[in-house]
Amino acid sequence: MKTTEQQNKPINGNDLIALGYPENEILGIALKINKKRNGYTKAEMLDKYAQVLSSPQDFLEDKIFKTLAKGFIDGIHLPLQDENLIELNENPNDFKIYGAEKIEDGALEQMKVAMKLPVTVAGAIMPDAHQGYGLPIGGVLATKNAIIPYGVGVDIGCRMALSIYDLPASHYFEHHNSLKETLVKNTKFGAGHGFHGQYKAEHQILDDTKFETNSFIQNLKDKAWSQLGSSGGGNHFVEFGLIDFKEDDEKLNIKKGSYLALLTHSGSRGFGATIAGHYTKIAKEICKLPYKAQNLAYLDLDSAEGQEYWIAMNLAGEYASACHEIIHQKIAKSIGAEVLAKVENHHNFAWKEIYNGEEVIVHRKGATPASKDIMGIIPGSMTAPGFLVRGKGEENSINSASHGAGRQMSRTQAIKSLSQNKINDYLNDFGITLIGGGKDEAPMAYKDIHEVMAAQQDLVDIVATFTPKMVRMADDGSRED
DNA sequence: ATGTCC
Repeated sequence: MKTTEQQNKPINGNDLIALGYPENEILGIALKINKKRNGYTKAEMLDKYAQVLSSPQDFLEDKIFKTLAKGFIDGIHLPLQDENLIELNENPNDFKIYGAEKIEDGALEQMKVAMKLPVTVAGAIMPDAHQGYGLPIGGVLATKNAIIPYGVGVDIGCRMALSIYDLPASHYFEHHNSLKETLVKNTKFGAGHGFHGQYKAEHQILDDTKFETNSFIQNLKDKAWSQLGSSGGGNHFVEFGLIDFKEDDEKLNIKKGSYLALLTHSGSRGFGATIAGHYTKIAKEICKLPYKAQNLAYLDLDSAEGQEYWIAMNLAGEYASACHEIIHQKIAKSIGAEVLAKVENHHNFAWKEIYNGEEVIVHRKGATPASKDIMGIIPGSMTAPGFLVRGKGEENSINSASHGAGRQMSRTQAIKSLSQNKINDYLNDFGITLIGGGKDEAPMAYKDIHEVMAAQQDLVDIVATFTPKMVRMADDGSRED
């Protein structure tokens, strides 16, 4: 007797390949269909898939399988016959791997595919890397005059921002409750959420002429305005913590000691996500790559579409920065603190940089810029320290470092295997106050940040240590209002 | 990451 769980088990690409399905876009179409299974068990579905494969003509009128059947009949050989298909190089260029033993195979495989693109100049993978769409998260890729929307990522301009206050660590313990109120009052979390009416933020980004680039971008402005100053969901947070300088830092003009600080992690919200989706779609139409590389579709930077994406990406980056600025301004005002120093860095973006003496486009998808003396923030987890770092300018990493600890447990794995009580006890042991936050963001779901930092000693110097104390994230129920 | 498929 089958349990419901067994019947509902998902079908993955390997199941279909085992049936004899080809490794091209047919696989994608077939998997999409599986999402609306209409009560069929896994076994029944696999049987159907086998029938469609052997006689697609019988399924052209089938409600569920007609798109797949049609795909087989008039599409199956298309990608191979397409005269515009761009060939990958046979052997991938070498790329530097940091922290290899902790990086999942899938991420390395994705990096190898990226290294075969004809536009690729160099690549590197950071010790917190894991699989993503196209380029892995933690992947760094330098290209020649080409921009890959999925090499930047969905959350364009996602970044860290740190404000160090003129307040001693003791302030946190003395004002715990009012800090909590400040955090709740001045932040907004949850997918789709933003500010309305009198609560909408004002910022000069709204006057940016890049919003007038084309009607597609123009149409995104209203929602961008409403989400200005919000944080979103997933691993995004706004947190108070204590930052510890073991010695004076002259460049930041901070004296040795421990200070209250605010650390934020978020990106360009729906605005950037919509831009990423739109230009990935355009790139895929223009740049026909073999199946395995399709999410690495790129735009020539000199083409109209490439220019538009570049402008939109930069606008999304500035928008993400504005979101952080608003949060930091509101909170500094609310607690009446003076800001001694501010550090900010994006980790999902592309830049024009010089590599080996030539101008290249450096994509950092979940990687911290780490050029010589450039400051960045690498967060650990709620219960593990994050680090204020200064780049060493290591060319092998294409002047980059990790953007965090990286996951050791997938979201679904964390939700399944961790109990809320256990997470609460763990947070208590570390003296962490958490507002919101789902099980998938539990600290145990992340790798050991110390191991990650050890793997990138050649890439960054640690300037100060940040210990989170009070964390706000989207809560589990954030999808409802 | 994103109201998770226009």
